[in-house]
Amino acid sequence: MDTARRSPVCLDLMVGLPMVREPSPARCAGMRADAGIVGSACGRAASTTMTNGEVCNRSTTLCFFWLYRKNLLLFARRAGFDLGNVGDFQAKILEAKFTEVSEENRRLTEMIGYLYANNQNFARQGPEGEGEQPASTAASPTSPVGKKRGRESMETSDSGDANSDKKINMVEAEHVDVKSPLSNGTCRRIKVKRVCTRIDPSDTSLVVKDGYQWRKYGQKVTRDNPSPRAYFRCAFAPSCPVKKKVQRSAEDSSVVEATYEGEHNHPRPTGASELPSCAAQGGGSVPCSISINSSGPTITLDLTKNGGGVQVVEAGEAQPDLKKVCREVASPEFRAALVEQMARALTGDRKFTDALAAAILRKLPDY
DNA sequence: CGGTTTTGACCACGA
DNA sequence: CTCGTGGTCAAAACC
Repeated sequence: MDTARRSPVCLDLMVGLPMVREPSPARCAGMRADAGIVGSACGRAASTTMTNGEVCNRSTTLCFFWLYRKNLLLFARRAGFDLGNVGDFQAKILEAKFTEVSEENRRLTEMIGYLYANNQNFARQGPEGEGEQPASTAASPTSPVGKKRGRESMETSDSGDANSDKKINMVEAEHVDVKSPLSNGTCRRIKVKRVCTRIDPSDTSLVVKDGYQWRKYGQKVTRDNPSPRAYFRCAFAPSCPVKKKVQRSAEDSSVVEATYEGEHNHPRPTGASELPSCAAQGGGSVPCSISINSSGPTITLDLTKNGGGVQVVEAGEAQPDLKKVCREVASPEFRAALVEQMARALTGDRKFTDALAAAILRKLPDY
């Protein structure tokens, strides 16, 4: 886990921050005495999230789960119910679950570390001062240079071995960040993504189906390619800054290269199903997915995937910041969904409900 | 009639 | 300043 420790990548969503991040020993002991269900989960959660910086996605849910049970048990105990050793039993269940989650977290962290290391290697190979750009301008002596042309050469010059290798597939995609100067002198990162799609050579429409709606606003024949280049803007939202250039490959006329600049500031239009793999991942929001961009690679936790889908893409300016993520996580809707999920899990836990029912029944004769 | 596409003209930029 | 090039605009044509 050395790689992950060096990596700035952190998946800790800080869900339920007060009780998850810093459960003091005294507090843990208090919980154990109170409800008797904490077991070792509390201490292990603290060590995994705090000292190792390990992935904490489902474990946070577990902590919510634990808190919910704890409150129930506390309530029952205060109401005078004798819960016996329910807590110890639940602690064992929780511990087993937590061991499973910890193992999953370890695998995810390894994967993220690997991806981050690859990202760093890729950045190091770029020219000085443009850390995240691939070495493209210098590698293409015949390509034009300059601001616009420099960007253009970056987009097209990598049609070498790796590219041709990719072109065996129907779709290829790559992500490149381009720094574009702003009026105030600062640089802003624009996400540039290129997707190659193999189409029918007789099809001259230059249409690349990617799930979004585009409006063509220009066409130009460029110097280094006899095929015309078509310029598109996103037509779904007038304020959407995304542009797309589509041009047939100079080497293979059956391949069209679509270059996307910027990120969509709106959800993907509904009914968009024919998406060429990651071409559609740009900025479209996926329900129940969270993107974190804190000066490092963007981590997407797809909560719709069982087991927590984790995806790393490069940092983009349009990604929501950590505060926004925390706000989303702290929102009543998110918490309500969590509580509902936990309640469902609780009611589905036969042993727990049986023990609780037994405790309640034991108390009934008193009334 | 409104939205989209086409296409020539124009602009910005670097050499 | 001129030239070449890529990118964009906008009127006309089209659907």
